[in-house]
Parts: sequence; structure tokens; C-alpha cells
Amino acid sequence: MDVYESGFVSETPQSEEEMDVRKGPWTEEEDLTLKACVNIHGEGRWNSVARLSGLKRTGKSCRLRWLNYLRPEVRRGNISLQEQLLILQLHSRWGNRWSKIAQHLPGRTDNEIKNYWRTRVQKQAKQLKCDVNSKQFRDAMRYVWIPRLIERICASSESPSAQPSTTAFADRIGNTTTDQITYGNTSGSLQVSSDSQGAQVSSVSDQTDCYNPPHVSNYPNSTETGSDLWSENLAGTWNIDGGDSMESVWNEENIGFLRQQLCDDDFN
DNA sequence: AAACGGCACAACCGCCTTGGC
DNA sequence: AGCCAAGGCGGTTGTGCCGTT
Repeated sequence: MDVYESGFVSETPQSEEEMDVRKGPWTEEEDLTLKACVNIHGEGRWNSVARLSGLKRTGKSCRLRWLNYLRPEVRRGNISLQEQLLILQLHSRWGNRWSKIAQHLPGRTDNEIKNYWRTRVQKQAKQLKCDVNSKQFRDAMRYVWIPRLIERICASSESPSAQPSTTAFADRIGNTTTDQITYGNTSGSLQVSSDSQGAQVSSVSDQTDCYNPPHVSNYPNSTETGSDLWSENLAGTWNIDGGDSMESVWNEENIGFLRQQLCDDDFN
């Protein structure tokens, strides 16, 4: 079907009230129409796109549909371990700056990352009975969750049965060891290092935030000493398929252990 | 087989920022 | 400098799917 013959209308300005705006899920036909219009007129000027396409959608709605779904670069599906790691790291640096975080995950949209955070990460906080923004939960992420993710990524990159995404990540990060990961991209890079103070991550392009524990000796997560109590207790049975590895980490037993740790005065 | 609940994701809403006039 | 429209962003809601009872 030629959308330009059937769908496009004249560029007569119309207010939203006049053109009874359509809402709700997009149809395949609407998608095709929007794609065709963007291919011709390009991204941006979304109100014009909405008008020119003949879609009874707002410019905002068109923009959202394009950015989150129709763009060729958009990647959907399981969030890989590497992506999980990046999300955790970047969120602890920037907070709910979803679009900024999304810039570092090619093909992922801010909406997707936001949804991931809400459904997976906040669920874990709920199970731990602490606020997702609380110091306790952030510390748990920094000193338990993230180091374990790093270990798993390294382990899987060394495994011959590593998933394609894992292998690709290993390629991107170059010489991968348990102690250092460097993730580079066009807009900056992420360095992950594990030392006597536990895992630390810093963005080369933004050094404003460092994860130095207030009193490191209280965090039983030293890979140097091997007394990785938290890791041992929280590791559980990881799966490395990029799926719900967190669920396996945060099983009931582990959550109980972590709760105990969070209640420890020394920890705070 | 039906009802229910939880989850994941798409889409909307409202506020803020930016740029043009 | 002030106004307005458009775009961007984060929060929230709606909906369909799937597993469990």
C-alpha cells in the first residue's frame, strides 16, 4: 500500500481539538505510515510529521513511537549482563537520568531502561524491605551485586560456551581480567576495577562520583583477601544467559543474609 | 477451564527547557 | 525581556501475556 497516496493529507494546520486525536496502541498501518514519513522528512519536527502523515496522533506520540519502537537501531529483548552492569553503574552515578543512561547503551531506549529499573531493580529493593534510593540498597548494589556481575561477565567471557553477546562484550572491552574492565564507546568510557576496596567504577568522561566506601573494612567484599563473604552468600546460582540473573542472586536465602548485614550497625 | 495476580512493556501525562519571534 | 510552540524527559498508567490456583 502506498501510504503517500492513501494516508497523507494536506498540511493545513489543525489543532488537536479539531482533529480528534487518536490514543492507545499503534496499529501496523500507523507504524508503516510513520516510518515512511520519517524516512522522507527525517526525525525532528514531530508536529509536522504528525500532520503530514495524516495520522491522528500528536507530534509527541509520533516521536515516542519512533524513538522507542520504530527506529532501526532499536534493540529489544533480554538485557544482557553487561547491560545490567552498565545500568547499575550509571544509575548510581546519575540517578534517574534515563536518557543519559540510555546514551551509553546503544540500541536501548530510556523507556526500556526505566522499565527495567522499575520492574527488576525496584522489586529487589522491595524484597529487601528497603527503599531503592536508600544508602543500604545502593551499598548492596555497589559492593555485592555489581562485583558479582563483573565476575560473571569475566567468567562467561572466558568460557568457550559464552553467549554471543558476552563474547561481543569481551571483544569490546579488550583485555579482560577479573580486576579490570574497560568499556569504551564514542561518548566516553567506563572503567571497572576491583581492588582492596572492592569493585569501583568510574567514567573516564565524568569523574564526579567515586564509590569509595566510608569505611571499607566493614564491607566483607575484598577480592584481594579472598574473604568474599557477601559474594559467597549472595552468589547463589547465577545464570549467564543475560536473562534474570538478579533473581537467582537475590534468592530468599541471600536476601535473608543481606538483610542481616543491612541491620548491622557497623555497616551504616 | 476459568479466575486471579504479577510482570513486562508500550504509551500517555505533565513539567521543564530551548529556541524563535 | 517576554511569550509561545515544540521537543525532551521522567513519572505514571493501561494493557496484554503468562503462570498459578
